[in-house]
Amino acid sequence: MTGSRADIFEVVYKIPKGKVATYGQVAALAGFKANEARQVGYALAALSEHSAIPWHRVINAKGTIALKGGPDATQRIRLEKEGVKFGAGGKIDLKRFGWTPEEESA
DNA sequence: AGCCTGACTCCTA
DNA sequence: CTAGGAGCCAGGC
Repeated sequence: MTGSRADIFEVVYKIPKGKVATYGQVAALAGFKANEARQVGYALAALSEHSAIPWHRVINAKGTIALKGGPDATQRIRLEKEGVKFGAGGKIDLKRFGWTPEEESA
């Protein structure tokens, strides 16, 4: 974790299916300090649609989808397909779907 | 080469 | 609940 975009992608790539992580969580794991989430958002925004990165598993600190794509947001659709449920207001229950790096920290 | 924009988060009022 | 400000990087024109 040198604190570069590449690290962000690796962390995101490690997020297991059916789970989600917040920008701040990913940023922290990637080795970021301040302005954490910003760079994560920019990095993901800059990656290609064909990327192997499960960027849709990355959401904001409020537990809601970051990208605004409307009711047909690709991010939300993909998450629902993976088993992630959205509550009222499109909020995800981080208590249930929040990714815990500890189980992957092996 | 420079300027503008954008998928965040936190704090305070 | 909403509104505003600070702090960072990369891509597109």
